Amino acid sequence: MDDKTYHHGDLRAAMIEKGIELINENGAKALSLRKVAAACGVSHAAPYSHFAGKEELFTAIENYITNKFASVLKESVTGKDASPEGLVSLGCAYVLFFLRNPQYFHFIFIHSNIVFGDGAEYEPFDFYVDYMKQMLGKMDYPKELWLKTAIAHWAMIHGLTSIAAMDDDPKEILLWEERVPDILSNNYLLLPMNNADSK
Amino acid sequence: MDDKTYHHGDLRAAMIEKGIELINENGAKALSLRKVAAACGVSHAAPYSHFAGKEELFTAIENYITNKFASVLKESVTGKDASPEGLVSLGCAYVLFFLRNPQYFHFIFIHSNIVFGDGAEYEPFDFYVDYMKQMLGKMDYPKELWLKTAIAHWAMIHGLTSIAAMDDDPKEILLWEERVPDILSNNYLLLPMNNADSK
DNA sequence: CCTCCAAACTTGACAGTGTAAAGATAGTAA
DNA sequence: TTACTATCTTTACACTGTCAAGTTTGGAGG
Repeated sequence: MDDKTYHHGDLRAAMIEKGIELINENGAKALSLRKVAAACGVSHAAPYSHFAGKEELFTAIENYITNKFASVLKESVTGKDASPEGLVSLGCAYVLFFLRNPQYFHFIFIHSNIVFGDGAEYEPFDFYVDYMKQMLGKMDYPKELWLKTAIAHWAMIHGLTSIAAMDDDPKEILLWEERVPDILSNNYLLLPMNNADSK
Repeated sequence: MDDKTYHHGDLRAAMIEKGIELINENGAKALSLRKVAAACGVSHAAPYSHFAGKEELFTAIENYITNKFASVLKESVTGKDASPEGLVSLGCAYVLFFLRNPQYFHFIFIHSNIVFGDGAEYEPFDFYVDYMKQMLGKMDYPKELWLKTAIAHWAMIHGLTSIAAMDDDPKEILLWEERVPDILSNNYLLLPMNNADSK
């Protein structure tokens, strides 16, 4: 905070915060360890007391953003019981978060080594799939299809996010803000279908 | 090919080919202009006679891969009329291409500035959406829902690809090779539903 | 209070990167 | 042969991540 020479105080936290600032200002691609260090008013090798290297700093930033993201997702369905309407809220929150912070999307899903799927622990993915399973459980939907359905649905959300987040034209952003809820609330894709009699 | 000193012959093509080789060997992240130049047996500044800079070289590599990808997609539905079965083939081809070449996925969808959506021209996206519109046209599906349905479906495919391509565990790859056709052939998500009476 | 240590930070160096400028080479057209 | 021009080399610079060695400083133990 103040201008002590040595012993910044909490350089680790400062690096993460300044890192996020720089991502918002100059984009995810232009981020470098040295720039973050400079933004913290510290020499280029100082971060090595707190991070093993660039990768570890970036992972820390990644976790920071992911936590924000996860809390936004949770907020979007607090109070609501697991329901199709809740799922629309959840899906919209997912897409809109990255639509409004495309730098974060690039940074997380491009830099990162995140592995989705069964074994891996990626909170937003797990939260989404859990919520959907919960919803499907309330309907009499064949249990053996829960996971597949949830994965397919999450994939759609994530794919929409990919398209939306790559557009940085402000007009297109507005278009997506309309289109996403529209698509998600169309029950022919959102809900498990009554003719799901296959298998 | 041979070891002429000056005048490589076709350095531009060689850079693209060697670039792809290096991506396959060392991953998309480790690719650099200088390494490609070295792999071509040429000085590090030689490429500047053929490319304005790194970005232009990478874009050329990107286009090369995208063309391969597009032709794989086309092959997967040649001879077949636009149909749900054809759509399964197309979707599987989409996911499996990147599942087996995850480096390409990282390189294209991470490095690139591709913009999907209406205005942009990204051949695989357009091809996919066109095919789906064609299919929906054969069924008596409300025309005003074509685009939305196609986008939603493509998003699912692309999202599945994202998950699948991030997994480099060989066991997981086999799992996805089973799971993808399974998910895609489940008509509750793949086909437009008969209770699509919304709007 | 003093001492001293370990954590935090700086400085300097190195290899690697992209890029630009200036010079060398060689194929080609006159 | 001569001259031109595209192609390639050489050299240089700024920037990157990382390491090693030195410097500062807060705080614990005497």
